[in-house]
Amino acid sequence: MEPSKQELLEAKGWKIGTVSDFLDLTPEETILVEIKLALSKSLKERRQKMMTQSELAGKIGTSETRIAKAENSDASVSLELLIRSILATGATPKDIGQIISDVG
Amino acid sequence: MEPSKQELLEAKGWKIGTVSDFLDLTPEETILVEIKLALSKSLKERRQKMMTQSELAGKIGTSETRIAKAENSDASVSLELLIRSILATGATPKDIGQIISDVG
DNA sequence: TCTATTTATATCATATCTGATATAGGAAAG
DNA sequence: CTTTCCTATATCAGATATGATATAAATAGA
Repeated sequence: MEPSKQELLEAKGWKIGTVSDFLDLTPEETILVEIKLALSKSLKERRQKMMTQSELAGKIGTSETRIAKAENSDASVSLELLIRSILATGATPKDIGQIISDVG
Repeated sequence: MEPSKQELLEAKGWKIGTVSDFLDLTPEETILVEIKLALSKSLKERRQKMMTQSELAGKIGTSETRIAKAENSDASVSLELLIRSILATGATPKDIGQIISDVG
C-alpha cells in the first residue's frame, strides 16, 4: 500500500464506507483497511475492560505510545502489532478470526 | 517478536507443536507464529488453484520472489504481505477469518 | 481548584520489511 | 539434451515500522 493511501487510517472518526469513495483504493486495499480498523476498534474495547494501555504495552514489550497509536488506527501501526496487542488481551485465534470475518 | 525467534519460521518442514518446545516462545508468540504458518499454507493452496506466483505478484505490485517467500513462511514476510497476497487470490474477510479461527 | 493517572501526539535513531535483481533448481515438453 | 516455465534462495538499497523519549491533553478524584 502506498503511503498516501495509508493516510485514510488517520481519518479516525470517519464513517467506514466513505473512505474508499474518497481515496482510490482497490477492493482489496479497502478490505485490508477495514480489517485494520476493525482490529483497532476491537483492541480498544477489549483492553479497556481489563487494563491500561501501559499495562498492555508491558505485556508485549512495547510502549504505551504504540498502544495508543494502535487503538487510534495510526498509519504507522502494522497488522503484526495489532494482532500481537489483541493476543495480549487474551484473545484466541477464534476471537481474531471472528473480528476479521465480521468485516464483510 | 525478536529476530532470533523469527528463525522458527524458517523451519519450514517442521511439525507444528514442536516449535514452541524448541524455542522459548510465550503462548501469544506461539499463536502468532501458527497464524502466520496457517496463512502461508492457505495462500499456497489457494494460489496454486488459479495462477502462478508471478501472476499473483503482479496483482499486488510485488515480485514473484516475495510470493515464494510468503508461501514458504520466510521470516522476512510480514503479516501484512500475507494478508494482501491472500486477498489477491479473491479471499474474503470471512475466508481469512476462518483460516485464523482454525488455528486454535 | 490541585494532583495523579491515563491517554494522545510528535520526533527520531534503529530495526525490520520491502521491491528489485541475480541466479539456480526443478519439472514438463519437444 | 535443450528450452521453457515455474519456483526457490541470496543480497541489497531504500522504505516503512519500531521502541524510546518528550510533552501535552484529557480524565478522575480529593
